[in-house]
Amino acid sequence: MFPTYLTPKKHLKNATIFLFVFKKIVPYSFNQCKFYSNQSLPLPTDNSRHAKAIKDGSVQNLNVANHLLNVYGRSKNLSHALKLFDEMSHRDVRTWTIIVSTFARVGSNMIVLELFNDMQNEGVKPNQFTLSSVLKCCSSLSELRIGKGVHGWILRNGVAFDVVLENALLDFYVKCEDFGSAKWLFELMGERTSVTWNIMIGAHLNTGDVDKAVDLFRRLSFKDVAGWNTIINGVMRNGFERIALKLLFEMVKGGTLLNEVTFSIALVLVSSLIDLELGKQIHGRVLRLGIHVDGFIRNSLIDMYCKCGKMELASKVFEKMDMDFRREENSIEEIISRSSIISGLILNCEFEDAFKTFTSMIHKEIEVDRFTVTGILSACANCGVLQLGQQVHALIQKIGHKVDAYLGSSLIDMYAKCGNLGDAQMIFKQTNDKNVVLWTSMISSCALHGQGREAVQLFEFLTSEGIMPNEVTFIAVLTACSHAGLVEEGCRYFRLMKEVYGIKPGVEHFTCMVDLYGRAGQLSETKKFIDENGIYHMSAVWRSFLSSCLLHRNVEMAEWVSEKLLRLEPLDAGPYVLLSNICATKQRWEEATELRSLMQSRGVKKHPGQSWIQIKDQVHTFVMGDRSHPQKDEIYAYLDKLIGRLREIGYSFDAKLVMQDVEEEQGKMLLGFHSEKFATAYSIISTTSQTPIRIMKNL
DNA sequence: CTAGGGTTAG
Repeated sequence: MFPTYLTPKKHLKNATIFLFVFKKIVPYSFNQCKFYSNQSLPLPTDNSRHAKAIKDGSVQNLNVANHLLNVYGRSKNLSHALKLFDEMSHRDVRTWTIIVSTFARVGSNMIVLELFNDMQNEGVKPNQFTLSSVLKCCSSLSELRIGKGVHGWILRNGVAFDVVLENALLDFYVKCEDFGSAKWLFELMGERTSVTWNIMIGAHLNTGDVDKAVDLFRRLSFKDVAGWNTIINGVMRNGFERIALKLLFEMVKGGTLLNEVTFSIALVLVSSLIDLELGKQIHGRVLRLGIHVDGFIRNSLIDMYCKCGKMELASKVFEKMDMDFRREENSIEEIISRSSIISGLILNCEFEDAFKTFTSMIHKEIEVDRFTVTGILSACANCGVLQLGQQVHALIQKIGHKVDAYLGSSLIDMYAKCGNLGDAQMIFKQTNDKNVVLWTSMISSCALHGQGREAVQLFEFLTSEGIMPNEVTFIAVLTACSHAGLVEEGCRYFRLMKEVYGIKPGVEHFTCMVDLYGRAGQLSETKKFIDENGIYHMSAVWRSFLSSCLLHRNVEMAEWVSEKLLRLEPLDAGPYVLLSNICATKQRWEEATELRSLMQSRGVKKHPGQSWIQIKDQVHTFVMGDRSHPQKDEIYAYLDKLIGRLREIGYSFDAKLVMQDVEEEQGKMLLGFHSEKFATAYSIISTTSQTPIRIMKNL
């Protein structure tokens, strides 16, 4: 259906009209977005110890400097640590170990590898600590080659192997999924600690072998906190939340002391179970233990409240943190927490607040990282605010964020949903590491714009690149087929999904198929499909069927489908209104009235259709039969003229089967006053003829 | 060894 293109009129020459559907209306007024400028951080003049050491010259002493470096490193004060490190005239192994572990701690893996190189160039021989840190970086980056190089280097240089280093190496092989080397190393190890076993359990959990992991864990004679944490976290990540919860209770009962990692995992568990009461209990425990000062814990708390839909509680935790961290504005903890708050707002559909928080971050010159930006772009996509989305895109380029698969996908989605398929395609071409999600975003975008052939072609490219399509990819390609009338292709992909990729079709896939047949007008085929697949209980399927019946003006079928839907979804307004309209046109007044009173007694409410447009920095929202706009007279006058012209060239209104509340509309001219038409008319009279018109709507 | 925030979906 989209984009809808209206025949060009004299007035509309060169302008295109788009209609897009969005999740939520956002009457958002745009502030002028001031961009973040890369200002350098203030010098550490406030750190008295450092200042004193510079003053009395003791900073030249290696021990003093190393100590200071360690303090900066542990407080994650990267800029100061790096500055001190650069200024040091002498550096020893400890210096390098501190700086390497500082960057390893915050996950700046590339910097760690660079430092490792520099260290060797300066002729300093790495010790076990440095090597362990470097190996950890290799596993985070999945850099099997570099890690193997480090392993070779260790062997060549005769660095003594101890359990700690061996464990680090084992973990590296496990994380890089080189299970052959991992097994070989494990068997060679002379000493195995609980850490060794925990790594092996983690390996099973990461490959999805939950049974094996739990079995191995049960047989451990000594279960330490990390072991418990590993198993609980891993079982949860594999989707067995309830078992994870059981294990957590078992851990508490068994008397193992919980650490901050346990609490963090427990809070994530609560978020995925959406168990607010348990979350509050854990919060209480956290406060009693005094570990609420931990950045990880706080953020897990914020995130837990967001996921449970309690934004006020999340903000409370955040504000408390804001007070404590006021002295370190750009601390990693603060950035992460802000990002969590923003994604929480987006999750709870509070887009306007999300935008406000985001702009306030920019005004305060607080660093916005990739996570925040990704969330904001997704919000822009969801409510169709192209201008803000474009500014965010510019911001990304200004800060110099690498466009990874996450960012790329959200940019593509944003541009496509805001009507710029071309820009979406450009982002797709420019993104280097394309994963399934990125491909799927592009396919969905084509589908949204009715470009069925392109979507199919993209799908073929994707499989030829050796990427495994997932269930969402199939939803995208099936939608594309149904919107473009590619019935045969759609059926082929549906079979391909089941037979070649072994994906069990879900409600969405069935709905796509019903839509595919239905839109193409093959209504009896649709019925057959529903029968064959035994999907009578899926209301989404019937809803799609119903709209196809209306599209092809099949009143009998529409009536039959409506009754089915009515039974499945007694709270859905659509079938009531439709059925009563059908009854009314057939003069079956009693039935029509009955349906209306049934609807009222069940408290079924119809969502009002709304459309909105953005002109300059104003959002104009319209509802059906709207008379509240300050320029209503001009809008009505122009609309009359436009509709008159449309009639002249043969356009007729079909009022029979449109879902409308007749009572509400009594006395109004029915179809001339859809909210989209107001938006269109207003757009035409208030912009030049070259300006594209983008209309957002909620239904 | 174990913990936190991000993308696609009629």
